[in-house]
Amino acid sequence: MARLQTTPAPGETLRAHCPGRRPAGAVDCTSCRVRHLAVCSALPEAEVEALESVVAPLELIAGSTLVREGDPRRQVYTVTAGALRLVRLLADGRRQIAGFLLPGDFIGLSGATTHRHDIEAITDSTLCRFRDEDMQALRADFPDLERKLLARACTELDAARENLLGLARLNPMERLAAFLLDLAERRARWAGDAVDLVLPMGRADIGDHLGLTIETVSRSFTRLRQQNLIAVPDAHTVTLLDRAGLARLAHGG
Amino acid sequence: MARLQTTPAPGETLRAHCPGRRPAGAVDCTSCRVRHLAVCSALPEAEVEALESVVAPLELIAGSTLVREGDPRRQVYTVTAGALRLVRLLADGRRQIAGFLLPGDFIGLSGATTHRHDIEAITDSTLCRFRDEDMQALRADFPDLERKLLARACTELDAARENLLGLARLNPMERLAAFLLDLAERRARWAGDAVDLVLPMGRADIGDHLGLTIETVSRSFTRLRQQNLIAVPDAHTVTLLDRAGLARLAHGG
DNA sequence: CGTGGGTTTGATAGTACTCAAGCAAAGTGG
DNA sequence: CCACTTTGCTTGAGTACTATCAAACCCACG
Repeated sequence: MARLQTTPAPGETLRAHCPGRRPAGAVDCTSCRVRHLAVCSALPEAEVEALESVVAPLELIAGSTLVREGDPRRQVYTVTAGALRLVRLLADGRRQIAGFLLPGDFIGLSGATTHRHDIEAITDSTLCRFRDEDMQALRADFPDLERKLLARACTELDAARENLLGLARLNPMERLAAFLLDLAERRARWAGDAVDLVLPMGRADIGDHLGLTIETVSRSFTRLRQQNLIAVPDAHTVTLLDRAGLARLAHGG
Repeated sequence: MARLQTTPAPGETLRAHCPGRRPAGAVDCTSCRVRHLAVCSALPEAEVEALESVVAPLELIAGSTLVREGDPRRQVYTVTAGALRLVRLLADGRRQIAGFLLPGDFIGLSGATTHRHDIEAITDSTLCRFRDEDMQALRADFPDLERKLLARACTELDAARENLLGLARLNPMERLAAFLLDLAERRARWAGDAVDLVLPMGRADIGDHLGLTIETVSRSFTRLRQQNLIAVPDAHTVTLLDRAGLARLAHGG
């Protein structure tokens, strides 16, 4: 239940993740972090300033738990660096990862007053924290923000339903192809397109996200590799060799 | 592609579905329909009146298609009677039903400008239609509405993620148990609790929703019946004999 | 050099899918 | 009104695929 938490070289970490966004002369990177949220939502300047006034930075070390299922939902967060997982457990221990949180993602978009998932840091991560009261006030002052949040929620909803299709009707290789393309697309939105895709999570996390065992995940990687759709220089790096081919798999063509 | 559409005895149909909500003396049931939306969102009277001024009723016969995947999203709807399905198809014909729309549900909550699913009427259904422009205007006038929509979107998101867990980690019998409990709960919210649960959809729809074949769905019904968790007086009616037992299954206990 | 976590590979078994047949209820036409 | 067809559900037998169990492997670390 302990909230493991550390504050390692905040400026350093973030500069790497906010290329070109760090305001000149800023001492720490708080402003940069808020801008992440702002840019992601395309908010006007006035709201960005209002948001900056209520933000609090937060650093998580790998493996630490941000919230547990059932915890009251008192804060909203945005991820600025690192990677987290949304975890649900069944009574008998079966695990499912509803999604991964990457830079630019929100935490706390939920109608419920309690969290429905454990949220755990996969790697060292940095977040922006907004107290719920502050958010309420801001949302009242800036109707635009409300609209952006709604749009974001709808995007998440579409993504979740897309995942439903995959879990219901794709075989393991197809699921993995869809997952890799999804990761690549989300990454490209923030860090630009790149040949190599970094997987912050291990095979167990991928398996629990795709509804497969680690063995099946591993075999699916192997088969994608054998078909020259991907290369796997190391277990946490994937090169997408044939995106069209992967997309064909992912869409059942 | 034709929009099958009919207008059968609107008052009759709706009266049955809006018990106690039909304003005395109303000629048709438009107002009743809007109140469905209003009640569902718990909006104040002023907004209900504003909504009523822009609503248009719509009747769909069983099997007709309301929207197709890719259609531009120009209207918002609420379901007041009947049942519809959200359908996605893979290139090779594999089908998935992302969800069922029952009275009180919204259609058109999406960030995208086009629909991501086919929406088809399972049974004869009645909807309220709001033009997107009218909704935009209303949302500007009534910030409350925006908030309600956000809350609704979040609820949908939670539900979709709940389904993810089921598809990823539950076996067929457990999935069916979870599905039946979900249907019962949604029904109870509008029509009150009842012993018998009516399934508007056929086995094929249930299978495509749960990621199973019709044969497996049928066998799962049989097994639930054999364990005295349910009774099945006819194929479209289920009696929940042991909700605790069903819940235990659905949550992996 | 040994240890341990995470990944890959191999052999086996169980579950859900596929194919096929049987059944009941509802619709159709003589 | 009764054969005939159609449609949707259920049941049965065999197969394929993924989970399970087990072992080897690899690299980082002490």
